[in-house]
Amino acid sequence: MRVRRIFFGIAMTLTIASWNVNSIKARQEHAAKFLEEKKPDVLFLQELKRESLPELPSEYQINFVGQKTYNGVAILTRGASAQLISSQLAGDPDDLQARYLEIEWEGIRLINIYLPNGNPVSADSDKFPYKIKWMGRLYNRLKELKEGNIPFLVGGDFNVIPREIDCYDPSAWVGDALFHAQTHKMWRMFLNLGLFDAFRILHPDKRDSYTFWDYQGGAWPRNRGIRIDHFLLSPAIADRLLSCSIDLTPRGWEKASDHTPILIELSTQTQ
DNA sequence: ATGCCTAACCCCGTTAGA
Repeated sequence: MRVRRIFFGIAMTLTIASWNVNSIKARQEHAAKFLEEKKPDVLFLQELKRESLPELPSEYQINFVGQKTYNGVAILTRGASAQLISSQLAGDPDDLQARYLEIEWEGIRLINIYLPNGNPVSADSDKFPYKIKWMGRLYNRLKELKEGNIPFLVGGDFNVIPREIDCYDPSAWVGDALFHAQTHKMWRMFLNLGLFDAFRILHPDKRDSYTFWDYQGGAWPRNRGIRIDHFLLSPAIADRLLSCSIDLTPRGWEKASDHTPILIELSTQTQ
């Protein structure tokens, strides 16, 4: 059992969760149920697929950027202290896809991303070049924050399978945009900046831990999944990491999203 | 093997997801 520092009888822990819900309209009840059961301090949502949000529990402040049919990300934070920094990733004013949200909350810069999938990887599609350019733009932004000594974390659906142990069958993913050599190079650049994959800090060699399972072919009951939803932490935040877990329960709910939530716990700054 | 799901939009088949 982990000993938590106690101050005035209150466990000084922040819980931050991230979940690609694959349409907030279809998953409104699931999102509300998750919030009620886990009571996170912060929830990142991706793939909302709407221009506006349905009703969600009122104790959360909501920052949201959306569009019709595709993409869409939101950050729900307890209280009313969140400050919007940006709802667009710098580096391409013509890119209007709703995939990026950056806020300041409780002394931490919180960045929620829905990173482009990138498939198909083929000469006649712009999707993979768009993904790699998007990752380069994200790198530039994270580098700025790092050099500014701003404590931050970036979480969400990265559409990156970092290593062989992060998928059920590596041979099936060779050449795919989620497992491509160029995608891996960009991922390594994030790490080389001095950022840490929260899950791998605490579970460096753990296998069979996934956040996404295809709807097809019985992938979920067979645990044929991939780990593509992540939290990357700047050093000061990594020092505060207490736990990182994948909540498998919502993937088993009726009419589930194909992703399930990932959660981290941080000790509070006063420790 | 782009397919044996799922969601959105609205064309009730096509596009996208991963």
